[in-house]
Order: sequence, then C-alpha cells, then structure tokens
Amino acid sequence: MPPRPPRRDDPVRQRSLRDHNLALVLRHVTAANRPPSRAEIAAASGLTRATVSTIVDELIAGGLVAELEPVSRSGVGRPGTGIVPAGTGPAGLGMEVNVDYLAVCAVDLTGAVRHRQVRRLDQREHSPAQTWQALGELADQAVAAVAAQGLVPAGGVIAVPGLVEGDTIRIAPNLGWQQVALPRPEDLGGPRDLPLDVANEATLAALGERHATGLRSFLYVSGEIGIGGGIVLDGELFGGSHGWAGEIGHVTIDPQGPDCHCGSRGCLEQYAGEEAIRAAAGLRAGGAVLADLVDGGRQGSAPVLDALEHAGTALGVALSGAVNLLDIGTVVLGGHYAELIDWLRPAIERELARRVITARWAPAKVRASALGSDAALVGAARAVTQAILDDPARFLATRPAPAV
Amino acid sequence: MPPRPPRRDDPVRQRSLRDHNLALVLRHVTAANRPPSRAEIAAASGLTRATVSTIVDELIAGGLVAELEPVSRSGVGRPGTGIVPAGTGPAGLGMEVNVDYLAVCAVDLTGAVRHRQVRRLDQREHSPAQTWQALGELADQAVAAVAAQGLVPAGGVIAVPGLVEGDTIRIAPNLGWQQVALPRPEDLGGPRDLPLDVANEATLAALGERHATGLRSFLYVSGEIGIGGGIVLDGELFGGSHGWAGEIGHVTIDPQGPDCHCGSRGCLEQYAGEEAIRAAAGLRAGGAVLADLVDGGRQGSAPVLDALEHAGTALGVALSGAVNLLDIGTVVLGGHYAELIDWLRPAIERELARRVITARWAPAKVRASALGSDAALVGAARAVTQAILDDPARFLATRPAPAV
DNA sequence: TCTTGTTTGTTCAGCCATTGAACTTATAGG
DNA sequence: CCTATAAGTTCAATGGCTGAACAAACAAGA
Repeated sequence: MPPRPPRRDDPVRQRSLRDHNLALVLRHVTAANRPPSRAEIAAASGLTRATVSTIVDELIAGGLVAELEPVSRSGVGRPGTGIVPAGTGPAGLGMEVNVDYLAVCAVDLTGAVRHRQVRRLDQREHSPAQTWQALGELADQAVAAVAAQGLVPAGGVIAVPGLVEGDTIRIAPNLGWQQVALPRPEDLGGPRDLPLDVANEATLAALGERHATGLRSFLYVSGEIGIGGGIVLDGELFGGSHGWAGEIGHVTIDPQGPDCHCGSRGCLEQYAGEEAIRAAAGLRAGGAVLADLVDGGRQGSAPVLDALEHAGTALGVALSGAVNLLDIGTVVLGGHYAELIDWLRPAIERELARRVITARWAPAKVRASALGSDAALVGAARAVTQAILDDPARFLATRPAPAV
Repeated sequence: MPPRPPRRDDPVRQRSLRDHNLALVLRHVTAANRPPSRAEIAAASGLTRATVSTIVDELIAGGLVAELEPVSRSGVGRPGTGIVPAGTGPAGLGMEVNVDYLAVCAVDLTGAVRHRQVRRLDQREHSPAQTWQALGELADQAVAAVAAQGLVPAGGVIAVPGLVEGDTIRIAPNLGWQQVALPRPEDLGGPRDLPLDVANEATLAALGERHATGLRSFLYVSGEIGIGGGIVLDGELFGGSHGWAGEIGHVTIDPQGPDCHCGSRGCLEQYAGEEAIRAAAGLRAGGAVLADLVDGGRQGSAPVLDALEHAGTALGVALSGAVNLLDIGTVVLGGHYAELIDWLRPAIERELARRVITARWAPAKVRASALGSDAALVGAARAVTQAILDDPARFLATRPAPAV
C-alpha cells in the first residue's frame, strides 16, 4: 500500500535527512500517550530542540500537526505547548466489499474514526461493476460528510476478501469473482481524483489491529465464511513475494482430510471455517450462524461446545506450525473468532503448548481482536493515513501547504 | 548477529548520512559482477562522482576496499580504476559445532573462503567446556593461518544445532545439551579479544546460502539428523521474536501421527528426519545413512525410493503450509536433502502444486543448496564480514585506519 | 605526431540540515 | 518583586553533498 517504501539502496542527500527526521518527529507525536512539547520530542528523539522546532514548524505549515493551547501542566519553568496530530486536513478513506455488505469509513490522522456507514448488499447477485458503483455512492457520501468536519481524503483503500496482485483481483471465492480488474477512480462514479488501492481484507485487518493495539509482531487470523490471515512483523505488515502472505486458511491439518474447494485436502477451512463448525454443531444452514454458536456456547450446548473444541484444536495445530516457523509471540483472533474466543482458546492453547517447540520458554499469547468486525474497514482507512505519517515529506511535496 | 541494526527511530545527523552512503557504496562494490569504477558506482547509486570519490577514499583508508591496477577496458575515454573488496584486512571466522565434528573456516570481505579445517570429534562424549576448548585450538590455527595471508579476524560466529537465546543455548537435542552458557572468548583458550557470537546452524546456513546465490527471499530447509530451517526475506535473515524462526522440523504433518521426542505428535521429523527415512527404507542403523540412501536411489531400490517418496510428501505438506503463510517463491533444500533432491523433488512439487493456494499463478521453485554441507560454516563466517559490509562506519570507528 | 573527443577522477565554492550556545519567554516559588 | 527553571527561538559554525569547472588518460583520425 505505501506507494514506495524508502529503500536502503537509495542515495542519501541533505533533503532525505530532513525527510527522515520529519517522519521521526511525526512518529513521536502520534506515538506519545500525551501531547508532547517540542522539548519532550527533542529529548525522546535525540534531536536538538532547535531542529525539532524547525521540523514542527514545517509539519504545522503542512497541516499534519497542530499546537494545543499552552496549558500549565506541572512544576516550574515555562510550560510547553503540546503538539497533536491534526484533527482536520488529510483523512483516509477505507472501503470494504464483503459477501453481503459494503462499508465505508474515514479516519483522521489521530486515528479516530470520523465517519462510518454500512450498507447491506449481496455482491453475489451483482456484477463487480455494480459493486464499484454502489461503493462509489457510499464513498461520495463519506467525502461530503467528512468535508463538513474539515477533512479531505488523501486516498482510499478497498478491502476485498480475495487475492490481489498487481492490477487484478485474482480470485475472491466467496464473492464468486475471478480475474477482476481493480477499479479506477472513475469506476466508482463521480470524477474523484482519489488515489485508489485494493488489498486483501485480512491483511488490512491485521494492519488495523496493529494500530489499534500497538502490538509490534503478531499473527492475525480472521474466521468468517473463509479463513484469512495477516502477518505483522516488527510493526510492519509482511506481504511476502506477491502480497499473499498469511493465507492460513489452506494450511494442511490432515493430509488425508476432507476435500477442500481449493483443490487440496484437509485444509484448515474444512475444520474451522464457518460452514464446517455449523455442520459439526448440527445447526441449520442459512441462519445467523455466529449468533447461534454464541447462544449455544453460552447455554452449554454439547454439540456446539464439541464443534468449537474441534475447530479450536484444528486452529491450534495450524497456529502451532505458524509459530514454529515464524517465532511470533502473539496470535490475534478476529472476525467471528473474536466472539467465540472463550470456547476456542482452551483447545488452541493446549495445541500450542504441545506442538510449539519453544512453548516452554516463550509461550505464545492468544487474544481477541480489539477492533472486531470493523478491523478490515478501519485498517483500510488507516493504511492511507499511515502512509502519510510514515512519509510526511512525500505528502508535503505533492500537496503543498494549504492556504492559511 | 549484527550487534545493533540501524533503527528507523534513530535521529539522523550529518554523520549518519555519511554512514549510510559508506554502506551504499560498499554494497555496490560487493554486489557488482565486475569491479566498478568510481564513475560507475556514482551512476548506479545516484550519488555524484565527487561524493563517491571521497567515500571510496575513506573506504580505502580503512582497508575495506582496494584499487585495481588501471586496465584499459573498452572504448574511448580515460579508463576507470576498478574498486574491489579488500582481499586482506578484516576477515570473518566461522565455527561449527556438530554432533560428530568441529569445523572452522575464515572468509575475507570478497566472500572467498581462505581457510577451512574440519576435525572429527563426538560432542556427545565430551562436556561443552571440552568442546569449546577443542574449538579454540582449531580457531587458533585458523587465526595463524590467515594471518600469514594478511587477514585479521574481526569476529567469530559459532554455529550450533540448537536454540540460542540471549546468553544461553536453551537446548541442542542431538548434542545432548541443555541450558549451556554461551562461551566467552577465554573459554575457547588463548587470550583472544575476538567478539564472539553463537547462532543456530540452520539460520546461519540460510544466511550462507543467501550470499552464495544472491537469492533475495527463500525458505531454507536442512535435513540432517534433525530438520532445521531458516527464513530469508528480502535479503535479510528473519529471526522472529527470539531468533527462533524457521523451526520447520516440528510442524505437524498429521495431528494423530507418531510421537516425537519433542513431546508433540506427527512432527515433520517423524516423517522426513534421517532416522525416519532410514527405518522406512529398511536400512541398518548406525551406518552411513546418507550414502546408503544415495546408493539405493541410484540403483532404483524400491524400499529406498518409497521411503524418499514418503519423506518428500511430508516435506511437501509442511512446505505448502509455509508457502501459504509466507508467500515465498523459493525453497532451498540443504544438508542431506541437497544430495537427495532428485528423489525428493517430485513428491514435494506435487504437494506444493496441490496445496498452495496461489500455486497456479506463482509456483514455488525447489532447488538444492549451493553450499551443501558447508552452508552453516561458511554462513557463520560470512555473518561476520557481512556485519562489516552492512555497517562499515561502525567498523571504521572501532578499528581506525590501519597503518599504511 | 598532433589534435579532437570522450570519459574518469579531483577540486572548490555553494547549499542545506543539524548543532550548540546564547537569548528570550513564561511559569512557580519564595 | 526576584530567582530558579524550563520551553522555545536565533544564529554562527560544522559537516556532507552537489554541480561545475578542471586536470588526467585514453582512442581515433588527420
């Protein structure tokens, strides 16, 4: 998603030095748990107060941060003026295409969700073109709504439940899409000049989770109709060679297991996918499966508890392999799994303890998603703002200082 | 291994700018397939000729690169003087502790192996202290041998078949070691002031493979008595949270499979470890298992071919999971697997094609290790030189320009 | 042999971002 | 009202890169 990550093979000139320190200061502003003063930023970053001052001035001029009213905080000495990420100006537009709904949200640079709208719409009954059109309408409304709050979207990211590569959606099984070209701004409707991007929903959800929790490294697993995943390493999303990393849904649990629609056998989805759990629990098809499972779990229904125990065991086996391979300390359960975690966790942790070779020295933690079902949507919007925060110089260069 | 990787949260001053460009220029010198001139480095790196000149001067003064005799290469114009990594000066000392041998080697900055010695010694009959002592003798000889060639080891790395964390070897199953403290220079014997480091052998082998082949991203799997692995992503070794990433040997193949000594069931080692293959092939225990397998394979022995086919299938299942998770394009087979690749590959590729969800768009390649059984040893030595090449400024700062 | 054209490598003034110290501003406490 | 303390700004100095001019080394042609 970042248009072009800074590469270590780039030559470094004076300007890139400033670029780096712009990002460094901005990072301190966003990461601090209390609006830091210029002096505090200087102390924390290792730069001098003089440098921080000029950099903060540049960020203020570019509309990326703002000064608070000077408030006397504590003790003697001249009180500092707190610096905060701008609550107006650039925003990120997140969009989500899922099986039976579309959603749009907007976040500002502080990470706050400033707009959110969901519309029920079954994509299986519509062509991709119709989906883009409907999504465009929602986006239009979002742009208008945030404009009233002083926000201007700097880009949009669309989350889709499928594999994205280059300029096509290779396949989105549950939408019934194959080889669908990525939408250009005009496909969404109005003549927007928004830079658009499309990415896998689980990947974006992992990103959203990373920003919501501050976790530096974790494996995110989202269980809905399909099972998706995303890997965050040291604060960075890990995409793999083609951006397809994290596809844990088709990891083999049992080489001789049941056939999977992907052509393989014994995939995790055949044990812990929504349909598999529903069938094992003896629930009716076509209903509100998640709600039924939660109800069954709460009421202690034996078939439901058994089904979740089996799913958790399979999840635990797959996650053990992932933890052995990646040596990753935390597993975040998202999507439906977040609401089922109480019944899934015992089996998952049992398998992790048994199958992860380093479990006795550094047991992996299992926790529920903090964002729940909004993770992908918010993650998509945050991907836009994060790109600005990660490389403010690029943003400032393309969009010169707004008229004051 | 790099004592302290450059962090993006560091402030950037003028000096770090020079540090970055020192590394940038040095990287161009080592990566070029022909000694580049200052002008060519400038063109390739984006720096100006003036800057490259001063940087090259600094590198020459520090003994990291050298000028070739100016040779008229081609066409008109003043011929450039080629710049090459120094063949004298700093060297890397690689050491390996394995079940039944110790080994030492030294490489120079060009990556060439300038010394290599292996000594049969069964660690299971000796204490760690005795092992360090014996290794120290080999190291002494190596230091003396390379000194005669104008090389001075700048550091040493020891490869061990076990899990290393902080300042202890947590466990090295096949050596029978548990909670062994990492050796300090004095534990090896003579009063050396060599900075020492210890790391997992498969991890280091992956690193060696990376430098030998130039591959940017791959999964390295080494099959010997145990199965180890290492992950290289975008040219960098991926260590995970504790440096334990790549432990593919205990990924679950079948949750109900045979018990493994690690306490789990159905681990890959139970299907594709040396002992498992030997037993399946009906070979006698205690012999030269690898040689027997290669012989059996060449002669078309049915039990041997069957055993290797089974091992390849299990490897394929485990690798499929890894590729699904990491979206990694290449799998490198090392250790004994390198010599058995002809009989393992068909089954591995069959499983990859069937089980990797993205196989039809981007099939993963399977190849044999280029370094074979020396991968860990050479990788350990290269880890030292690579640290210098990655951050020449640190080296130049600690070891000022040698007397000219 | 001499001249011309081309490319390499060096020199140097100019530029730019950071530094460190001095200075100004703003507060608390006596 | 004065002093101590801390925040923020100003400014000369420093270090590293750039660009242009220049010197050096070679090929090709006259």
